[in-house]
Amino acid sequence: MIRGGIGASMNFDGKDMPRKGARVKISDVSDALGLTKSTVSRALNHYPDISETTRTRVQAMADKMGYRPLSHAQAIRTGLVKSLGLVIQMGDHDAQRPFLSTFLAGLSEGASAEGFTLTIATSNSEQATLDTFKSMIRDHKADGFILPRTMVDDPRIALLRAADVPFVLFGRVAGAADLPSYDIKGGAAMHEAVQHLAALGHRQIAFINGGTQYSYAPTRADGFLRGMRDAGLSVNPALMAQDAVTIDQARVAADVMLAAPNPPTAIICAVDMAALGVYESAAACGLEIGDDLSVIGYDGIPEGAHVSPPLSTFAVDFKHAGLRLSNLLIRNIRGEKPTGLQETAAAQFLRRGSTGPAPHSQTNSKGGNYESEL
Amino acid sequence: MIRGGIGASMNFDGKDMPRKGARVKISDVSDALGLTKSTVSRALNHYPDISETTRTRVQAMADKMGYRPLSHAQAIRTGLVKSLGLVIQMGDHDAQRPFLSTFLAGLSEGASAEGFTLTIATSNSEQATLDTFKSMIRDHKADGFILPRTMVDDPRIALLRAADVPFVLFGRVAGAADLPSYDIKGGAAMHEAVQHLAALGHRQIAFINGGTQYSYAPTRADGFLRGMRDAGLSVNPALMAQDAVTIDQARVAADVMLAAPNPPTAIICAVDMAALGVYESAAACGLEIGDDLSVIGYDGIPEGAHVSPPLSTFAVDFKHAGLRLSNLLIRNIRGEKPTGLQETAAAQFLRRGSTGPAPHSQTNSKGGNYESEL
DNA sequence: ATCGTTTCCGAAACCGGTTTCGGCAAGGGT
DNA sequence: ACCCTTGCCGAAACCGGTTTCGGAAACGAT
Repeated sequence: MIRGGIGASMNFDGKDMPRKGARVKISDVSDALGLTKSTVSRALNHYPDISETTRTRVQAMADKMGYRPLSHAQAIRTGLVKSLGLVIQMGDHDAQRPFLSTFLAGLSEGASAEGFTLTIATSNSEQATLDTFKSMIRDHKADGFILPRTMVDDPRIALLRAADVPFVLFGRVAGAADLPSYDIKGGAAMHEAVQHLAALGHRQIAFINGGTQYSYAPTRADGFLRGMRDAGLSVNPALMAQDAVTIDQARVAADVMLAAPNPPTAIICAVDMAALGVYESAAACGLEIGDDLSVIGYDGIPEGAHVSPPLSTFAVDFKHAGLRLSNLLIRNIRGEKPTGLQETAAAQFLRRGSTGPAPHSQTNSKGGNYESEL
Repeated sequence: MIRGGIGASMNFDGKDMPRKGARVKISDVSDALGLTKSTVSRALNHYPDISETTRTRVQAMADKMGYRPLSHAQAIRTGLVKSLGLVIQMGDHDAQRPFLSTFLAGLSEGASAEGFTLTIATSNSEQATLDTFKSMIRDHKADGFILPRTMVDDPRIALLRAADVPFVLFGRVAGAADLPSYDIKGGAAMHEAVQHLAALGHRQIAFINGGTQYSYAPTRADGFLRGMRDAGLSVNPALMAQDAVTIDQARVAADVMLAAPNPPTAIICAVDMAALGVYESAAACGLEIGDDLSVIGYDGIPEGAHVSPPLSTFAVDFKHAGLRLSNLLIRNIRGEKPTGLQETAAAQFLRRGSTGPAPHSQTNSKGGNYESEL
């Protein structure tokens, strides 16, 4: 049987504008080469039973003709749709709003680098989130999932584990050492925050934690406590609060602390939003931030740089987080063992105007070297 | 040939947890019914040559067995991947950062209501955006695209038009009356802003526009000018600025205006971020916002409610926008004519503390009825 | 020269659906 | 009673790839 070598092979030029109907399929490539499509397929997928000569010949022709396999066509056989899933749970306190775009940028970049795309969905409640996961798994809309904002005893983990579908955690969670994860060392950051304040002479240091349902809360609280211990400071239970993730929630907590008999000279917040709430409380009390009261936040939201005085905080690189998370997930999808798919990164301390020497006390103003262990 | 009616048909229960390998395919359904898969397929897809009795019988069995067609399996034949594409261009001035999550929520909701998913990608430059579109089109990653932040003479439109792929604009653009679109009536909002300020006695009203490359800029400028004309006020060219989309850019523009011989008593900004820049400029000049200087923004960013005084602005419902956009796009994908796929919605004026009576002038304090025509 | 091994590719089945085509049986008209 | 629709479903091709299987040719060893 003689196959015509001519045919749909006139105008090759890779950087042409995409035109509908002009799609070149694998049989076009095989016909142009006088091979069968099975050979072309195996050549392109680096099967060992294809000689190096024909492999390069096939590759060259495929490139020349601008052939690109249809991912959903291969998916039907391979079972891989080449897509990463992300379910964003909205509602609760604006969630990751300020970072979402850069986070997505990182995820998208990491995904497309490996030929994957990003499939996202949103939900309004925890139940809706789980339902969304179920339907996405059932319909195989993604080969794996990224789980942002991990919680202690996260129901998503149980669901995905039972379904036996790959996923990666953004944030470590206790008792899940065998899962791929990426995390920012928030505990070390809180530790560093205490060191910084202690070096400035502060002794009454308060801590306003974030949502206790999130896995980061115990980690950051632990970092704070370790920092206090290492600095030789005693922890006043009245100067510790929880579940403050909005401005209002933190303002209320700070109001109580600042009205206490032994008010703090510095407040560390687990999230920047809470720090902004402390600003409001301080203003109401007539306290000057950075002078009468030092404040440290965490997250690095843009607003922090615009308030007065600018907020000292720990910047988290969400772009990089997304990049690493998608990479870890893809490697997990490809079969790598979860061990070795766990990474951490440090938050970067940004010393700005909201931290200063403790009032009414001589500081050992040594500038200080603030290192973060762990 | 006798097909066993037993087999993979033991545990049907729809709300079970998804288990790998337990997928029920169309042949399972047809076997259970003693039909062929072609009949089942046509029954499920409402082909006219299937009797109503068997159609309901098939539907019932499919539901009972929890059958869900694999979208990428049907895609290979139908050419539809049941996915909406969104390319987010980052970089320039944080872009739609504050609204991204709610916008995505709307898109996702509208998409999933019709069985579609959302495939997103990000890019850093206009060229990268176009390249991303090309590759997504080439690989058919989506059946259509949503174009946020349309620009005057938008290169994405030419690209998508040439590729003959469905898309919908967020924001109208001149000379594209035959394209599906959704838009917020920003011109009417600016008009209403002028009316509001005029009613408060202001006569020197400035206008700080956003990025002139965006299609909203001429629209809003036009609304402002019409408002001034309708209010019988003359426009001072020195009190009009452009391309202010960040706090810093707007601060610079406001600095110039407030130092001019005939300074404005009110400033209307095309975007909230610019309004926040005006706040900074006013503070530097010692002007009290809402008293010495009135300010109106547009967008309804959350920060606007927290500044002092709270910013009067026009709130845009981005959730609803996403909802409508995905609906319009899906209908366009399904073949509806672009005419009839064009919607607009009004921005809602939020009168807050940043607007007050004009200083040094008797106001006709009639509270005013602020309607928006067009 | 003979007989296994490799090396390398073609043929065909397969993945999970959709769509075209053709034919059988029931219904309708004369 | 006969023919012609019409309704309804089965058979098979098809979509664009991947993967298994088998065999021909080249190679190597005896």
